Amino acid sequence: MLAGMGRLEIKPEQHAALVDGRPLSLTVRELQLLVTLSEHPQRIMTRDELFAEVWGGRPRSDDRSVDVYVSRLRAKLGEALPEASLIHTHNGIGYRFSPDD
Amino acid sequence: MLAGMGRLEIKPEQHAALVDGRPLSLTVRELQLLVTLSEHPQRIMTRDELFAEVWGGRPRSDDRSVDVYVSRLRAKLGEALPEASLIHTHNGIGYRFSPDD
DNA sequence: GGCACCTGTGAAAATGGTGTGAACGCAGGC
DNA sequence: GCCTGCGTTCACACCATTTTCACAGGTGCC
Repeated sequence: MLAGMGRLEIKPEQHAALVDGRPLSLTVRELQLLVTLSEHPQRIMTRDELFAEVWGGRPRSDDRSVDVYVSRLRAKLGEALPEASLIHTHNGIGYRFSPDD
Repeated sequence: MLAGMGRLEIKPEQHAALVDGRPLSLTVRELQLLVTLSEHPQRIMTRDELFAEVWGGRPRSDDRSVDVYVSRLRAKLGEALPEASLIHTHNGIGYRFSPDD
């Protein structure tokens, strides 16, 4: 089986992300971010795109919200799926969600 | 054996919830709520869903009945099964029943 | 009536989420 | 290896939500 995905299911309509059928305890923002990333697998998404989808509007030029929430999300995903590295950083650009890593 | 479930049996048709074969003394509302939650294990249920099933209709926007009854239910479950934490809060969304926690 | 219990409400206390600034660490270029 | 810029994480203050308590109205039983 794949290291990460397959065990991870994302169900926005149920307000939940499941690992092996058990919901992660994500906050609303964390879940929104995960949903947004996972809706565009393998695509590099800029901070502006992510901010627009999750927070709406444009981030202040020095806004670090996206980074902070990516960090929080990684921490929780990493606990539930230690082998997987689902969210990749693309330096100077943004982040990419990679289901099968 | 599992910490919580296994020792807990819910018998809606008998209007009873048993721990180690002994009935909890739950009120009608408390039992309805427990039955409803336990019919959807591991699923995050919104207050609206729970209210609809237990009370019927929609709650007033500031109605805290669900919360209060969850609290009362937890108190009684906690007395009978101190180790178990069966009902989990999902902030901003609702509650989740987790049989094997 | 008097009692015991259930129910829903309001309000105070406790808990948890959010965004920000700052410190830290790492990667890539020189 | 050393700089520099960017990304990561931490700590905190503010705000929102949840939990718990106390109470008043209602119901049924004796």
